[in-house]
Amino acid sequence: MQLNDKQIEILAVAEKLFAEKGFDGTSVRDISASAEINVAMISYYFGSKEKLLEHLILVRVADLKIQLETLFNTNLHPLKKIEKFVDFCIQKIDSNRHLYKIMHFEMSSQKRSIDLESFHQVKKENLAILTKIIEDGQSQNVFKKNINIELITPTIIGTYFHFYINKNYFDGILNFKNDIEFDTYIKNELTQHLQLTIKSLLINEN
Amino acid sequence: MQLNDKQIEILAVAEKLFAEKGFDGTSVRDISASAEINVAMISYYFGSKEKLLEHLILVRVADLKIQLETLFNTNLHPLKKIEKFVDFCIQKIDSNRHLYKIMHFEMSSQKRSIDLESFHQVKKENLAILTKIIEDGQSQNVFKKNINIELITPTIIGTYFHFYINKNYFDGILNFKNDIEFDTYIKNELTQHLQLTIKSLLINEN
DNA sequence: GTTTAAATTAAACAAATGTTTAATTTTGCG
DNA sequence: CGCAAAATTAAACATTTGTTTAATTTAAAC
Repeated sequence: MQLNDKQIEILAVAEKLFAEKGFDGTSVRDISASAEINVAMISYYFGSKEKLLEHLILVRVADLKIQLETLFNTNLHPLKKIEKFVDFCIQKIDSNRHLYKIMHFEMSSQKRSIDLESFHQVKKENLAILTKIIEDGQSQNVFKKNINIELITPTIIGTYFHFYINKNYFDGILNFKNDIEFDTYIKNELTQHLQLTIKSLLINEN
Repeated sequence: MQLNDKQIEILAVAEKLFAEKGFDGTSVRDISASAEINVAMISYYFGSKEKLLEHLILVRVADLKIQLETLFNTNLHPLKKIEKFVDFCIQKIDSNRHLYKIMHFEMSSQKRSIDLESFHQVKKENLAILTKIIEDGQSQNVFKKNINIELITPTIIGTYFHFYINKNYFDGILNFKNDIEFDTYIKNELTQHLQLTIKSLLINEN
């Protein structure tokens, strides 16, 4: 799909507003005002508000395509690969906060039935690579057997997201003074916590 | 606050619809139709749609109050206490799915500013008890030092929630045939995965 | 410069929204 | 019963919603 500058701008504005106020909480006039265009342009370019959302998801998910293959093929120690995998997941979702938030809402909404196939596809590819890494580590006797691989990524993404969504609460108990401190905590402590958590799970026999 | 049967019914219906379609995606007429009452009754009893939401959260959060104190005071092994803590968290959130989903949306919405203080209070009480359990285990040399206690609960709740929100995706890759299988997986595999994850994190020196 | 298509606009549209009104019915109590 | 308060109703309300229209401006091609 070919998008001109105006269309790209509209998508960017819509993404921000949808993430902030939800799809139903955002009117086409909100979008047109923020993007400084006429309301009719939304229908003109995308057909409808709903199709605008579909376009947004389609475009953004296409950008999510992974450069993860290389990770499996390097000669790193399995534990190092896991560290990198966690780091990669958090970075990816962190730089696509808005999209993920929208998807989060829309996925669990029984109102619209947007096509999530391509999004699921990205997830499946990620899972396949993680599976390779873990099986590799198992055959080297670094990791234990009987690992529920499917639940690793939910733990990483879920922890990140729960932290992100509950920003207000954690601002309170961890005394963040501004958004930068919050972001820094994610980049350092949260990432480290998850790396440690997943590594512990993989190596610890009990 | 004293609620009569009609009010309770309205709250129940609203909770279900808000969770399914979001607050903005649910109209007062949707609610009145489902609850089989006149639209005006919502304003009559609660003042407005927004106040209805506030009432809902207030009432439900009051029910969340914890019976967790006993957990710390028993003579169980620290690891057993952790298992029970994880189990308790998942059960609690699982039986309050709808409320948590709504809170999730509302917390991260920049549209409304509902009072989340009581909700945060419940979280803080939970955190205090978990802290006791862990410090107890540390002084018994069962758990290692330097544990980021604040990120334990996010991992539990976040993993659960990410799994729950992505039901469609996991239905696909784990071949659930119906909702019961999905629920059973949460009760067994997911709970077990989280117990193992948290226990590994707490005991594993590296 | 003329022509044709694309982009942009203000206005209008019908439908849906949350809320209020004013009238009616139901309830509980003496 | 009689009466006052509470509950319930249908209708009306003013906005806001997403979308379309028809007219105008801009841009590109010949």
